[in-house]
Amino acid sequence: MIAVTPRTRSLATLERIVQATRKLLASRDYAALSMRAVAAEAGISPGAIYRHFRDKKHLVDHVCFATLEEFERELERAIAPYPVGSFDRVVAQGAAYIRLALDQPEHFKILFTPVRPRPARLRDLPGEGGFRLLRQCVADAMEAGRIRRGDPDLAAFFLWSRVHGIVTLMMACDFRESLPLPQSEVTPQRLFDLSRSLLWDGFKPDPTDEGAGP
Amino acid sequence: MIAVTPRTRSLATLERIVQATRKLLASRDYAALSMRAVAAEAGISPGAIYRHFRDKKHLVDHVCFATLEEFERELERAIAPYPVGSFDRVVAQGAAYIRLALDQPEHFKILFTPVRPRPARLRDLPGEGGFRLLRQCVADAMEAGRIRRGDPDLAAFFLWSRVHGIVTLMMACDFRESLPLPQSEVTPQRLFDLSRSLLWDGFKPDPTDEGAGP
DNA sequence: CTTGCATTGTGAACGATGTTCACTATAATA
DNA sequence: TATTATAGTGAACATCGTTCACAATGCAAG
Repeated sequence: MIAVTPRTRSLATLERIVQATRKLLASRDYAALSMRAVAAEAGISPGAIYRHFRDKKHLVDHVCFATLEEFERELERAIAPYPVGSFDRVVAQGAAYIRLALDQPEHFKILFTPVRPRPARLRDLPGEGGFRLLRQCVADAMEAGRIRRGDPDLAAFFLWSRVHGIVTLMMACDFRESLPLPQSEVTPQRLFDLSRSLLWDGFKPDPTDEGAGP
Repeated sequence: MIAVTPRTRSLATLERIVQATRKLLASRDYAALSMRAVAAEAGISPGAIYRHFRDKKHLVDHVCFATLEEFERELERAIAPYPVGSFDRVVAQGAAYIRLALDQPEHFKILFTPVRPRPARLRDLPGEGGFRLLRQCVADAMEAGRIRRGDPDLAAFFLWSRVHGIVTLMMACDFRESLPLPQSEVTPQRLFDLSRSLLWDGFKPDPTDEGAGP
């Protein structure tokens, strides 16, 4: 708690509103989150929220924005142990992305399901939503010759869409009875690991495989 | 229009409810879709809907289920021109997935954003949500030696999560100012094409690239 | 310290939402 | 034609996001 000198009361309730929203958003989705519940949790009346946020959307946006900042800091922490330019550093970021998304599924969903009519510009998001960090990892690994050289932007997008797809797909559908794995292993993390060799080697047939003609 | 003999009226209104829901869902999302609007569009009173569907969620689920069936038929149609076992057949399915998702974004979002508390079991969806079809394409291509041999289930999941990730990511964020491409080219389809070589060749460094030591 | 004022919080209210229910109109059966 | 299960109505309920006149509060000037 930082020592607050001026505007104590207003800042305190604003913070309480944000905390209440975070707490409720952990167990309810956007539609189920009610302004009255937020107000009750924060110990104020519903109308008071509108002294701090224009409407529900802006309130949730604010909370998600803050979450995204933490998200990026967590990503930075996750890759810190791995040497710059290593493939492991790239992998660690993907694994962290999945872990964070599963840790705070409601925040993740709200961040990445377009509640807002127009998509958020990536440049407007803190740290570009982690994209800058990932691109740098990829560029470093390319420069070090650890991964195939090419356009780092495109490769970073490729990798992001890969982990993002795994998470969103598995949040929406239950694959446990559709994949030949023990049910307990059908998790985003496990499939991220299992499919890494496909990412590494590519879909091009193995040169030693003569196939069945042209 | 099939000739209806018995229960004419009830089937007609049920169909009108479904059609009204489809129409409104094309421009409104789940939260903005109101039962009263559906009723008005169908020309009945709001309460009448509840003679046919338990609640709003079941109504939307029904419509999405039907959409998913069409979705799979479209996928089958999209790959039909390409020979069984070819890589093009796999690619065509991915491209069709993206095209269909962008054609009916509201249906797609509702299909794949967990409005329902528990994720839908893939086996319960018609055609397993297209997974069976994709897996078969992959298995055929492996058998023909057109792509690297391996676990077709895992490879199919890999490919699905790839296209799914591209679509959901680009529906949520605007990448136009973050990728070194003409703005008009920053589309899911274009990035799907551009990133194919990464999929094909993999991230393993090119053998001719000596890199910078171990 | 008191006065004035902008800010903050209140509580009732508005319109709209999903859903229910007693009731009526309808279609199919006897 | 009489009976009966079904389909549809319209008013009502609780809840939602949001607004607004008003009261309480905190701060700066006199």
